[in-house]
Amino acid sequence: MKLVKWRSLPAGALQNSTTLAHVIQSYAQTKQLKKGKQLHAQLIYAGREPCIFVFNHLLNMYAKCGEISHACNLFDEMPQRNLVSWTAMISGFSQNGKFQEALETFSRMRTAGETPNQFAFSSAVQATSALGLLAFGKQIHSLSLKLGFHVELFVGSNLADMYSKCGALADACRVFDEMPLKDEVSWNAMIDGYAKNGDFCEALQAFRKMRLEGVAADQHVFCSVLSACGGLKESGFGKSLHSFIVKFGFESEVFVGNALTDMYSKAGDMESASLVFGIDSEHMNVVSCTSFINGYVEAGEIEKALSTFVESRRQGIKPNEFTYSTLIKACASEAMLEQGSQLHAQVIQMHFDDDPFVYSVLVDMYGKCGLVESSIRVFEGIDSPTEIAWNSMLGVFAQHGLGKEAIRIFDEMVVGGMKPNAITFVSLLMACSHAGLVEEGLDYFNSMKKMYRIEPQQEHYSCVIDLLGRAGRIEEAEEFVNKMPFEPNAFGWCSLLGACRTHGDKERGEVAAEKLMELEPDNSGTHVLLSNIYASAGQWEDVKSVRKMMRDKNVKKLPGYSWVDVGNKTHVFGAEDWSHPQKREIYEKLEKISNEIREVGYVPYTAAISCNLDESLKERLLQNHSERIAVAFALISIPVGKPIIVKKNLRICLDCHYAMKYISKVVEREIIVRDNSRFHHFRDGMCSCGDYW
DNA sequence: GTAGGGTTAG
Repeated sequence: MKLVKWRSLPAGALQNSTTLAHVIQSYAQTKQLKKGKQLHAQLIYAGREPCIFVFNHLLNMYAKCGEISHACNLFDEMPQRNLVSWTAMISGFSQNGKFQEALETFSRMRTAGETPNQFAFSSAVQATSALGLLAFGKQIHSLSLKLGFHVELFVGSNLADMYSKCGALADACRVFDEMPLKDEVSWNAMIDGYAKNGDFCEALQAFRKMRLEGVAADQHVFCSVLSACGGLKESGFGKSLHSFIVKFGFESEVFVGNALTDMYSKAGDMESASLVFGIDSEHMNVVSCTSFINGYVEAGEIEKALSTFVESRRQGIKPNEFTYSTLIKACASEAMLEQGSQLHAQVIQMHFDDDPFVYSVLVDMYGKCGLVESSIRVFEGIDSPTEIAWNSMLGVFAQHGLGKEAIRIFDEMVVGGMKPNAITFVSLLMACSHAGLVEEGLDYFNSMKKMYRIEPQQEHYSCVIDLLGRAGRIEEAEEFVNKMPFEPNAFGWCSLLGACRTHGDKERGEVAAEKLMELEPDNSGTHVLLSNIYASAGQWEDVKSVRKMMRDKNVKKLPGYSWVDVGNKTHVFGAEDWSHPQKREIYEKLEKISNEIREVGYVPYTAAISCNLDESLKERLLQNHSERIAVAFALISIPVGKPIIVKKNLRICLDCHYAMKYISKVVEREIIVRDNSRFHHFRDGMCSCGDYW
């Protein structure tokens, strides 16, 4: 298209529609809104009514320049409209993100008696796809089918894209197969569709077919294929693709570079990821940087993720919502309160706190760090929380055994018109289970299908087993297992086994243990639980045989350890672990507390040790459990007024739980212990779990 | 002689 400058317009050009149209079109293409407006004003000033052809160009110019409301006004004022005017409006709305309006215009056009052509169809399909309106998309599809436009290159590609974005891959395939002519865009609709729906192998397969049919890949295709490679978490094919990309000169394309970084990060190949741009590269941007950080997070290398973040900020890369949600998620998983709250402060400063992903993960992070109050505060500050945020809040209550609060938040959620999903019910049932709200839990389980049309899954059934088991209703739990439509998973059997251990049901415990050992032969927890059951029944011979089984299978008991954060540093303690530089002070504190709690009535619960040992030795072993050492260290290191939070990789032992209650009383501080199944808040001699866990 | 397509990260 020749670019015509306004100044060079020949005299009388305003009268000449063809020249005029060229000028307007060039303004549209180069997005020169100001000049377009000037020209429009000149036209009005000249007092000549433009013909429909020129009007259409003006519509298009305004739409392309983002002034969709101007286009709208003009469209309403036009003395007459034709198919092109309608189509320009539909695509204009679509391009400006106003998909609802685009579809309304499509309908109005039909009411006005215009028959859509391929242009109208492709814009309309785009809008349904953006809104995820599969049903409406199907209607448009059948209409295009009647008129024979469904096989047209653009319409077909858009339809395939619409179906795959809506997850209807079979329909996408059908449309795609009927197309007589396909280009790289059509192919990419399929490749990307497979990749986005998690069918990574099929995506790579489609890419191979495309190449076999002689269609050349462009940068979009490379991005989609790389995302499929990333999904496979394997960089072999991605690497060969990489050299292909370099050969065709696509490597310098920012999108492709980002996709490469992402692919390598997901495959855990952080070295190659860093080499795509080079960590010091000026081409490294916020997207590739976030992918990179996420790679470290996925690999569990949180320190490296954080230092990469700090380095990227130093280089002037401005983090966005994605960056923060990735980092905060990492802090949540590691319960790193200090770093997590620092990131929260930054999020507020940068006004990312209204992003749904960011606020949901903040709710989760504070919960996982033990600070329910902060979690609630974040949640209550959200304008209209998404389903994910509601689920996060519910999950926090569940982890902390706050059953009543969980039920309250669930009620609020439903009353507010939010639709609970399968995850909502997992949290709700867990909350009921941890709070001993058995009848409520059973009612909710039964309501899932009846009231909310959610088919209970494996995990929901497991929650019910847990619910009944914890409450000591082991017979009912067993009945429930027998009536289930499938065999319980490991979590289900483990719940039953745990319940049998707590309530001393040896026979059922053995059955559960047997099932568990089939499912997870290497799980040391199963063996330990079974051995504990025998120990509490005094069957030391059976304890020995379990131990022997573990030796034979080379199953190692997972060593228990506890950790405490002081400032930015994490201090880890094992049982009987005196390797800490401050061991003297810790030991003295521990002795002092032990004496104090005995004075106020603590008697060691030696039955918590399932070895046949001398009583005084058992007492000594209990006192030196990792959680006690960690608490002693926290008491001498964390200033009064700051919460004491101890994290533990196994479940807190019965005696430690008992002792913590006394400790919280004598030191007059709240102690929070996160074990591997929930939080315990010890305050003034009581635990938030009400001894029910 | 106007109007139409797909990309990277939670």
